[in-house]
Amino acid sequence: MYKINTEYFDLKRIMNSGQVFRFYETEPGSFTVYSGNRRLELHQQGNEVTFMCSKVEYDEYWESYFDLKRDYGKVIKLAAQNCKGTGDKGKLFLKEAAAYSAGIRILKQDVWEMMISFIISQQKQIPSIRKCIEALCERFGEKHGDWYGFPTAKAIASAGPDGLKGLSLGYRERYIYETSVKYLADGFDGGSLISMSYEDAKKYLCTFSGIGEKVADCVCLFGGGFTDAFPIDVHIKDILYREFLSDAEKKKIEADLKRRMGTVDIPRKKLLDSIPYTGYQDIIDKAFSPYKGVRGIVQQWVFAFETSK
DNA sequence: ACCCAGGTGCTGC
DNA sequence: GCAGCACATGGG
Repeated sequence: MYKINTEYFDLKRIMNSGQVFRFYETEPGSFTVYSGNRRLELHQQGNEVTFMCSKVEYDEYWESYFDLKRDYGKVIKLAAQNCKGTGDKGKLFLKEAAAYSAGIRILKQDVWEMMISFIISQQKQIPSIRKCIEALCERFGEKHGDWYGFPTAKAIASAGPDGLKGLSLGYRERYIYETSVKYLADGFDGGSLISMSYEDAKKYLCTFSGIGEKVADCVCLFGGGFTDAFPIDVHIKDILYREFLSDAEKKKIEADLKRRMGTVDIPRKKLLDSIPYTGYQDIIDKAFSPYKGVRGIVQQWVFAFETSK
């Protein structure tokens, strides 16, 4: 085992932040995390964290996995500075989110695992995502005694297009199969994503079946180490609309929509979908400009805070 | 019965 | 570009 003492590190918050799915609390303060064909047990008491692995394995994998070389205190100070004073609604929200989420780290997970995990994540709730991923691991993953590794592209592809039936994957079955086949055909190595620019990485990921802008950004942020990526999902849309648009802007959008639809009450989803993806990107560019380079960290803060309520 | 979930692909303007 | 819809499955 290997012990470290560190600030701004909270395993429970990380587990519940929505960026990782195979991460479990086995008893209070004890956790097990799976990544690819690895498994790690950890214990935390305050700032003291014990990694149940050799120092070598810590150095070559887990230190980077947990982003332990980054100074998160710096980002937190930046937020404190930026949100000081002001009665600004968005900044107030950000301040609360930062306070709640201090201790979250952006994990550097296996890129292939992120591709498949976030293809599965679409139109699903997190508990259901976890179940699907575990079922996938049990069927196609390498067996290590009483647990399974994450399946390779080859294992999934060679089972054929019907090999994924019975795992509650729904329409994502086809995406997962096709993505596995293309991953092999391209001879792509997930690890090489890190050597690409963020723009190129995102563009390339979007050529896979079932991967659009949002999933590509999740893969970039949680697997590629691109900390400026900012995945926009339904929760983020809600936050951006609610906290980062002025009352005047909201009134205008709602009035326009009512004129077009003619109805009195407009479902929240319809309202949020009336703003194009680029519209949300504009809001982000403005509201999060002080965090250039680490916007993804802030994205996780607000996402985790929002979904904890 | 209905609505929603860490969206994407396809169609038609 | 952008709006509208279909796409499975499980849970409130």
